[in-house]
Amino acid sequence: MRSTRDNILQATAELLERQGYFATGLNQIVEESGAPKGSLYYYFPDGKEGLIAEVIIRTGREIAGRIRVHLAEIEDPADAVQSFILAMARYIQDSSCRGGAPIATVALEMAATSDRLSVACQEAYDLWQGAFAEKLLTSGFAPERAQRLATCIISAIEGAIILSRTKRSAAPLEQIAYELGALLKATPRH
Amino acid sequence: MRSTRDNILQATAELLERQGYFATGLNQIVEESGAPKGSLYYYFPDGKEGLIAEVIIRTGREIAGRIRVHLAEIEDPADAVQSFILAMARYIQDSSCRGGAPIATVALEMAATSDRLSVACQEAYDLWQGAFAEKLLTSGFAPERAQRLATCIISAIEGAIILSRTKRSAAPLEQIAYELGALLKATPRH
DNA sequence: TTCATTATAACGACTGGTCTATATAGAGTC
DNA sequence: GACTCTATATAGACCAGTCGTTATAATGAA
Repeated sequence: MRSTRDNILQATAELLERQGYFATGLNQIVEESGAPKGSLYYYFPDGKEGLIAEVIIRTGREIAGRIRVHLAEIEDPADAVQSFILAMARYIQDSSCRGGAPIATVALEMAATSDRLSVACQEAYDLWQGAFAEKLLTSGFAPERAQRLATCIISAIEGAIILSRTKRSAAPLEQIAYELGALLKATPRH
Repeated sequence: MRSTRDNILQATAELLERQGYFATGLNQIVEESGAPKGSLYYYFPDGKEGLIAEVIIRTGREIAGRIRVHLAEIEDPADAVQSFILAMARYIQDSSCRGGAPIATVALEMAATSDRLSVACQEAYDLWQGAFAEKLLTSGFAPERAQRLATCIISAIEGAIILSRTKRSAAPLEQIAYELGALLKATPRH
């Protein structure tokens, strides 16, 4: 049995992924999690911002771990990246093209407004970039190139998720999977 | 002297680019535009959703035009794309890393909720993709490849803008400019 | 008793949206 | 020109409802 606190965190994470910061109300979180409303401010005395900051940080770290695991399973870096993005495409299709960007919406909504959330989103993106860069580094890419490519990969994924959700089709993700694979294969590693 | 209706549209466009759908209130639009509140529902009887749908459509078309103009100025497709993205990076830096994604935020917030806004965002992205694809086509890229690359370019740009706004630095955009240039130069066009 | 947790209700601020009254401007008629 | 008539546009008070937040009371186990 999960604790009340964990129930709140998980319900918030799910709502956040689909709706973003503003569309997700505390009442909805209470309702969805089944947690008593009184508990919300008991466990999260900083209110909505504190709760969501913690969700962002947790989600960011969890996904960074998933990226690392996935990339470690395939040796060739181009194949590994391509495979990860295609897995992502499947996940998005399974969510009826409504999920897949747990950080992006909040980042766009709040990065200029809340320092706390801005920092949380930043940490998430830095962790993801580090995971990709590390894989490229150990595959023989030069350090700056690995960093640049990691930025490019994350950017393309986040952008393609926006397109996929808007068009309600996983095609954009599949297309960038193909092209990023080509980019990693066709260009020299240094 | 701009008309009241145009004042409302422009103020909404500016607010939308920085804040997204939910954070932009009608009262704020009224205040920022200097227009009387009574005029808002006179010109936009469909309310907030209708007003913002029109802003999205207008903005999408205007930017599509800017893409076309910019790409037409440089013959080599890789150089043209790279130059456009670097111009974008400058624009974002000039906005203190707060602007640059007039569609993305709304797309993420509302694509699953409002069909009307979803369609509007879709049209914008399709126009942009068409502008890039056309340039690649006339440069000798095969049709499907041109489409795929156009998706990849737009995805990378939108994603890099998220990163740039979150990190408050234009570096991500500059990095993808470099890598997309490499992708277009290093791979065969068919 | 003690303490962590949950319940309840209310707060003030704000939201998008509606309403009615008023002002303005131009056309047509005398 | 002066007059009405009419559609367009402005003005802002007002509504019901929701938001995040808080204060306080009740509960229950150790």
